[in-house]
Amino acid sequence: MAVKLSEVARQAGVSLATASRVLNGSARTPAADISHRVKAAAEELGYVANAQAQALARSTTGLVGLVVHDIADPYFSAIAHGVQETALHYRHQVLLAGTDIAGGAEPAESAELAAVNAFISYRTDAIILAASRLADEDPRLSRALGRYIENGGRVVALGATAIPGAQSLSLPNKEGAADLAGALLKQGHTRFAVLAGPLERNTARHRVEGFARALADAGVEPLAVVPGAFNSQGGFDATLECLDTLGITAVGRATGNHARSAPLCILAANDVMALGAMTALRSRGLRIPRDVQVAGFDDIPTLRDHSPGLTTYRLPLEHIGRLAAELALDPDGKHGNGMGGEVVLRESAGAARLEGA
Amino acid sequence: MAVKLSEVARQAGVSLATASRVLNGSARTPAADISHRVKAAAEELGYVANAQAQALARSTTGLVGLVVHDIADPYFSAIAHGVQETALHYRHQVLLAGTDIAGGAEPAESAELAAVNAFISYRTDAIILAASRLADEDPRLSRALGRYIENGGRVVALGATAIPGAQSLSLPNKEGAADLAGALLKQGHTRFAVLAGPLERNTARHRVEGFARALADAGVEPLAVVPGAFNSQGGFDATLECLDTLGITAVGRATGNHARSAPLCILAANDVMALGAMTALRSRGLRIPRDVQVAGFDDIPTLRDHSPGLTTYRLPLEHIGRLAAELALDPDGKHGNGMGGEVVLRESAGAARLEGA
DNA sequence: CATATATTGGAAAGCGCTTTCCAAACTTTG
DNA sequence: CAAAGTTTGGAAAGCGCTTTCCAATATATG
Repeated sequence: MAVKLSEVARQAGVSLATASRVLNGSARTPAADISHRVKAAAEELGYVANAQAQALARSTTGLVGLVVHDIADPYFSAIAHGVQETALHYRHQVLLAGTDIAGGAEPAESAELAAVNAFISYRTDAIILAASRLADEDPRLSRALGRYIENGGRVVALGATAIPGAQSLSLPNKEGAADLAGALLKQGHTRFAVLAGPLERNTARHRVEGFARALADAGVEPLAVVPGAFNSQGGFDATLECLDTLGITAVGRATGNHARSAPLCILAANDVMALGAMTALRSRGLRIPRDVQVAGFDDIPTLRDHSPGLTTYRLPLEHIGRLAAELALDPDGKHGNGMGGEVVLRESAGAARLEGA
Repeated sequence: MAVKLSEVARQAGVSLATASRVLNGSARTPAADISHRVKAAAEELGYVANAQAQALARSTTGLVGLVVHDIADPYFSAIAHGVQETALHYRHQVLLAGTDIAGGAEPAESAELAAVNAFISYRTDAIILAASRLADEDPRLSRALGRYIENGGRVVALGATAIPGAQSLSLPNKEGAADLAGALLKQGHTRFAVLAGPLERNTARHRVEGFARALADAGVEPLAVVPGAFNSQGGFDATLECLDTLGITAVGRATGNHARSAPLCILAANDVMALGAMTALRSRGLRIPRDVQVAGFDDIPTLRDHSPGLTTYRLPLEHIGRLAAELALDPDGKHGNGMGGEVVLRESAGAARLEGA
């Protein structure tokens, strides 16, 4: 239906080969006058190359697949933004899939497997796995990706992965969490609760391990470790559970026993959960940071407009996205595959040195 | 490189045609035993259909293009989430492009035109334009999309569009803004400032028009209308400018002339700007809603965890994404193309009835 | 000026599928 | 049981490009 190269060639009075060489970047460049004629014909007819046909002929698609967990989560959308940027730079289009959406082809398939299979079917030049890896990879996923890699596909995972042949961009989840907890300890905190998120996901587990290690090193035991969903609601729910378990209430605060203990410090496995936690605290009439303190992880860009500012560990998310895409798209690029971060103390926790309990 | 259908066919001892019929949904279904043999062979070899080749042969790609402004903006990521959901339901993959990223093929091309051309090149079955339309459409865009539509492509734009042949999902920007301003007037507000955003974008302009109309109907004139960028920083900057122009300072408040006028109410063209505005107010030591009030537009999901709660006009963003995708992907679907919203009063503005100035 | 060497445009063979015909093998029916 | 109808599998023609050869022409060399 659309105008095709053969029509352009006919209109310009040249062969298909020549037209192709003029319009779609070949090593050989036809003479100037011919070239001009072809371009004019293409312009006049409104020719747009069929990327599918080109993909078939060139056996490279110019596509890169990105699988996130939830594109509406600022963590993933920041990464996606970075991926897009670099993809554009390498003249690639990005195919997006979210694993939080049900309904793969076969019901037994996990959403991630379905997404990866779709990408493989489209023969994307590379696949970026931004959704957190599981403690146990689905063997079907590994097999599918293994074959994909053998066939020349490139796979980049965020965080260490057991998928054979995949590159991984390591994130300082454990170290960052330890640093963050360490910084808080240094500010005098001793009473911690951890909103652990989904422990089957490496991201959550590593962060929790980092928190735990730093606390253990200081001889501190967390008062509670509550697993939950990796989103705002998860943080909210886990926080309420936590408050109930520990018997923390605003009334208790209001009736103010002056010798009361130092405020609880909630360590959330990510910022989104931390924000949910703050909402839960407010719903119970608890003040932040006075009554309870909160820290997150990631430093998602939207934190900028939250008050009180959330103490967190900064990951350069957009840059991570760019780097992942570079790793995926630049076959012989020289780039480290490590990533630095830093503790960011804001008002929500550890901003002021705590007085002794 | 990857295993292809012909290999599966050979392994199963059948023809290409039969293998194709078994594996890739055809009207004709080969006999059970043959079918079983083919499936076994495919499974054993790890066959994954080449979607590019299928696209070429079937002349339909199973792709839908989504162009947003900034995928990291909660407004767009919420819409993208909805689009993805419906796309998956229709067994389509989504190709994502963001117009906030520079670097199209030709420098003269706008990012949106570049994205659309890329989608057309990939022969996506449909294109969803989520980024706000401009007051004046780029004629090259209209031409390209017009041709695309003639060739059987479907185009859905969010908000009215001048692109011939495109469907549009109309959003209650003007009405919603008028309703919101009306609700605020009803609460006793009289002193308004408008953070207008980029007036060349219909979304911003329509909302500002809605605000203006409601105010005019009540005989109120806004104290300031400040254009700016459609993001947090834009809201921040515009707010500071506004405060300086109107001479509003925390000191003025602190020195408390009791007969001072009612608090200024800032109407932002969207929530993200409103959040930036609140940050700006805080940076000047102004309290919300006591000293200055703020209202936004959209009710982005992340508002959930902001405090004070932002008064806004709710647009069902995710649903809008789903509907847009449905419009794009369901050729003979029966669905309205209008969208309702509602005023949501929270603490940031109009929550309590203002006392007379 | 004849021969060797670049340069250039075109014919045709794929890239991996789908789908239209066809012919062969079965079923039905009078 | 023959004639007509119905399934079923396969051969082959595309889908719209790229790219390898080739042949033809233009340029450089002794």
